[in-house]
Amino acid sequence: MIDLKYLQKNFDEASAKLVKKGVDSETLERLKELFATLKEANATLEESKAEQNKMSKLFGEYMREKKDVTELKAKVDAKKEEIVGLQETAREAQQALELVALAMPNFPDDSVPEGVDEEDNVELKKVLEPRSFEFEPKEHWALAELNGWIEFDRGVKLAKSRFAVLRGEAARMERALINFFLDVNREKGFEEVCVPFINNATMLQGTGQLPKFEDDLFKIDGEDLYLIPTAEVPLTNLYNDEILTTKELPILLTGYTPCFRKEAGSAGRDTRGMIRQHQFDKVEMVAITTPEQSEEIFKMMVENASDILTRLELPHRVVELCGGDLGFSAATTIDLEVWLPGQNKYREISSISNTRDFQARRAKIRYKDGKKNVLVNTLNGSALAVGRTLVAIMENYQNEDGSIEIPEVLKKYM
RNA sequence: GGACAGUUGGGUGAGUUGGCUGAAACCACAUCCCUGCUAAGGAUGCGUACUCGUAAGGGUACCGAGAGUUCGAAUCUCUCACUGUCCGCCA
Repeated sequence: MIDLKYLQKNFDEASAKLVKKGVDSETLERLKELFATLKEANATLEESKAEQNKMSKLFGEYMREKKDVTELKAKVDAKKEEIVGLQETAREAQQALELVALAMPNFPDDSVPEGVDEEDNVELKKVLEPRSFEFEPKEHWALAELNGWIEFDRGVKLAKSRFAVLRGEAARMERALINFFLDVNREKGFEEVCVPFINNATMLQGTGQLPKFEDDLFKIDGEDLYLIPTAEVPLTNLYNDEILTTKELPILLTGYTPCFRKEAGSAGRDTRGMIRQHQFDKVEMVAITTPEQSEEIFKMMVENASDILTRLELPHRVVELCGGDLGFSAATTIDLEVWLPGQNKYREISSISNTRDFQARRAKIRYKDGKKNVLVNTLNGSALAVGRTLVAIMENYQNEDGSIEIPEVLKKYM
């Protein structure tokens, strides 16, 4: 959630930022008004309650002194009636505000480039030269078929479209990648964590998936529970509604989880192959930091993800997202895109974001700085998406006959 | 899933004939004092959120969540959640 007080005090500045992210200024104007309305409603309500409380205290005294209370009771009854009305007004104002406020995306950092979609993203650098092939490199689904690695049809049979089955070497490589990623992350100082793959609505709201993106989530029927769309949700919310100490920060976490996404709105995109599935494996990094630490940790996380790709000898590039392509919770995001020779293009394999205090405000994660409680900064990033890494290995390590070499660093894991 | 018990501040834990308890006490923590040795003693402070105020200091809400009874509820009633124990089931 954005800082509404900031919005109120520096409206022009704040709205300029959100316009960069594609929010129209009318909605912002409305948000500002709703916030002001709520404040006023609460002020009058609290005043009345203060009076009521005072009278009730007096009531106790009267009783003890055995004085007559009929007159006082009449007064306090009248006040009570007034309060019921004020309460209703305040509650409505609260609900109206939340409806808009929780759907408002994070402010982008000032450094974020202007732009409307991925076309406007800025390439920061390329790492490793793509290998040149003496033959026409195949796409991963063709290789999958040749090697018997992936069964798309049986995945569909077991569940529905966009589910797949990995067999034999592919299944082993999937597991090897998970272990490799976790080991590297651990080397870099991230604590390995194993978390529930199902989280409740409060947690999903904490990291920003709810209420706005409910359609993207698999919900458990009849329960207040959802399959997680990313380990970012359980890892970040580990500290939901907690007050940490300065000493504990930064907290660096890594965890493997499957991720479940409905991929609503991406009908027709990447329907072929394993790029966009309803279920995929991912190893995630999450950092909980002070505002001062977050910049440096962010860089470290980007470098770590890039380093993993380099160790796998996978060519990739580092891209800074423009305002329009930025996710809901992110203040700034850097994507890592891996080279896919079969598709002849770079495809996203990791996305690393600093949400600043946006998630912290929703999830109520704070730390004690002296006497004050300060919102933490939360960061998250993939290191890496496992299925897409498998795809990248298939395409980059393919031979002319369709066989696939095992990357050097993975050999000890297989 | 069934039966019973419980759910209080960072922790332990008082408080159940409704008002004087936003909450004793102890621990932890912070600052200061004392002390000269890796320890002890003393003083003070110390829940969260919102809100008014330059500040000092006020106000409102919160004792698992929600609803109710009442002038007034941590204390009474109801619903739900969670924890514990016993039973059932199970990797």
